[in-house]
Amino acid sequence: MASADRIANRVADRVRVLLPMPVGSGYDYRIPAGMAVAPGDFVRVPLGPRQTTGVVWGQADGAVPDDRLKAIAARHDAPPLGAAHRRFVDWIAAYTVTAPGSVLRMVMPVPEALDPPAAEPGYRLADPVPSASGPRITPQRRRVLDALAGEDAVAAGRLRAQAGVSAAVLAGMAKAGLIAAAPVAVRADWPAPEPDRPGIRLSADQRAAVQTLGAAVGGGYAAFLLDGVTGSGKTEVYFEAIAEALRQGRQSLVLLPEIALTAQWLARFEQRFGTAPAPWHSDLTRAQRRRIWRAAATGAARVVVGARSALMLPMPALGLIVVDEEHDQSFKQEDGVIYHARDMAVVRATLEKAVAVLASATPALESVANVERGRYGRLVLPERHSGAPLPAAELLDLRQEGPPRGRWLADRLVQAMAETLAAGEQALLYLNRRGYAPLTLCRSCGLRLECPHCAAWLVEHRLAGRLECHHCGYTRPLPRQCPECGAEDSFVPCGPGVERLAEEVAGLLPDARVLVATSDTVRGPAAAAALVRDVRDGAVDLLIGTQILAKGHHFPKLTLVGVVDADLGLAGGDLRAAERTWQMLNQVAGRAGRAERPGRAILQSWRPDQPVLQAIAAGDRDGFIAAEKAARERYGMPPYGRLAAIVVSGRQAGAVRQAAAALGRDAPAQDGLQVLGPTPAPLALLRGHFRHRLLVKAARSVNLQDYIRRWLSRTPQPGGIRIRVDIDPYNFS
DNA sequence: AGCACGCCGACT
DNA sequence: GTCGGCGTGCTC
Repeated sequence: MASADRIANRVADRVRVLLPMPVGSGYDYRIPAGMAVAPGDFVRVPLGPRQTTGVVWGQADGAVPDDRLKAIAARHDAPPLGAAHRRFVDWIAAYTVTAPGSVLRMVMPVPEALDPPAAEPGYRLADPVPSASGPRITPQRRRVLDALAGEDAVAAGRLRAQAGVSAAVLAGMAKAGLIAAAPVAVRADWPAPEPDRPGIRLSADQRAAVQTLGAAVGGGYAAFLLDGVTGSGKTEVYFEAIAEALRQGRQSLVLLPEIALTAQWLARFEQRFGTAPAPWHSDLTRAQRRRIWRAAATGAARVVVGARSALMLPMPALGLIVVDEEHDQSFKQEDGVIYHARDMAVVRATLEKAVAVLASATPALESVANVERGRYGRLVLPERHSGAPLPAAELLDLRQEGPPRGRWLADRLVQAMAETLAAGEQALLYLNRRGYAPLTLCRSCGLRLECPHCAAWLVEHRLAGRLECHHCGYTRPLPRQCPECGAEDSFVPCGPGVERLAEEVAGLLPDARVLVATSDTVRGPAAAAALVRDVRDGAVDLLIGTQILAKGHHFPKLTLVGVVDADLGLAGGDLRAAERTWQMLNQVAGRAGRAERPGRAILQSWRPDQPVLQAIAAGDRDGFIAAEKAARERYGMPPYGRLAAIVVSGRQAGAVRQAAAALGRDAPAQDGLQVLGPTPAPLALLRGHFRHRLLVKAARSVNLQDYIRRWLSRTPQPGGIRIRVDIDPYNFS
């Protein structure tokens, strides 16, 4: 009996701790006497010569002998990671074929947040109060004493602002014994959005959707596709779901594709709920990150809005996850742990017994398929709530009415632009190409200027006065002399970029006030907000821009959208090319005419007969989806089949090719699954690393991850070679 | 991920 | 002769 107890204790006094790094599934640690730990606790543990923070994950593994076991150093004063979130971490790791520790690292990106914020310096009234004959009470000193009256202690910064005095006054008063230094605990709360402020009037369709969602919130797991054209009022609908979650005391998480461009979204949220939600995005300072992570993890932040990484935030009372613009590519994380935030959001909702809402005007085919399989409910908002019709899309055949060589805007488009501007309205030219020209070549020998580290052309950026690689960031000045043939000033730009369009427009419409909007010219939320303001105030007549203009903004006076090259997205062997083009064109066209003015969209194309463009011109959304689904089904492509990419990379071209070939030969045979390749990856050289790719294509019934784990574990990995698994790849370029 | 150990170029 | 480059390897 006694010995059995001892054995039980021996097992019980060690635990498994998951560490935020790619080392297997964690290590065992000894629980020191007097310390109580439970699964989910954040603990400080020794690791080699240093210490790190991990999370108690559960039962010890037991494989490591006692004498090698180290003891947990300390427990952090942070809310433990809940069981659902721990399962979420393990689920993503298994699904993406990565180490759970790599996933955990995304969950705890700010280690400082695991300790309560330090107290900040402050003051309280002195005790005892000096006698009336004591220090002189100047007006400044009086204001300080008034500000402190009835308070325990006030932070120095707030006290200075409140009393309108300098730090010197406070120091003098402390010295005179009028007040005393007293640290103030940093407040851990977050202003609570109010669900029951008067909302705006909803349409009948919106009310129906709100009712379905409201009934689902709090009733366990459910997922919905909220499907409505641009301007149909999806945001108002999910705002009401958030209101319901708030009433039930549960947290909500909203994922947006580009948090940098969401000033308008935040304004609408504040208007509805009286206060801003907690934001989570890459532009936060470290201190903000720390505060917001903790507010999410303690449950203090009731609503969090963020980019895809916000999905990893611990939220103990999560009741609702919204993925807005769910079709957006930016939800697919391409580096580190490769995951799709939209898909993982639904997984998280399942584990948390929460409601997931995926909203889009142009849903991903994956989501459409999930509706058809009965996995998601479908909520439809068929009309533009504002009553404005979607703009008519006109196809402009560049073969018939294209501009002369060296120009990119056809007469009909230019004419439409001139008319629009003359009417005091605004126009947008969309071209998803930054810089002046995508290709620069030597007139005398034909040399194309390429990146030395990537298999890609250098893009001329004339404003910045240099050439840039858009894949690795390499830059160089435009050479005067051709490095190949020695010719002087022989380089010519080929093809258009947004800068070149601006030049063309300046010649055609010299009076137009033009703004070029790309990630080069619009950096960060402040610049984005300024851009939105300038356009709304009418300080700009013509916007020329890339992707960043396609996201949801209301520009009431914008009535013309010109798509300079509607074929761009259709090039290449990307399985989602047509879908992406459809989504992008719909979104860009949806910018026009959102207020009382009707809009017009002109799509320039060399192949206007393509089904995607025909469907857009005809406004035949269902026709497009049906055609695209049929094609994917026929070839067993996602969402009707599974796909994974295995990317083999390294510095030496030969070694990479050999390793990829060996991997291909080693692929175990399995029914319903085929391994394609290896082939040089689309960008065969990226940042100085050569890349070869294998594609695994399987039926939906096959457990793709199991297969890949088996395969990779039986193939020895040579040195200098990196193998990455991309489940459900999106990037084929 | 860190941080060690470990073999080849320019300097106190 | 050392200082230091970052390539492989280990951390309960």
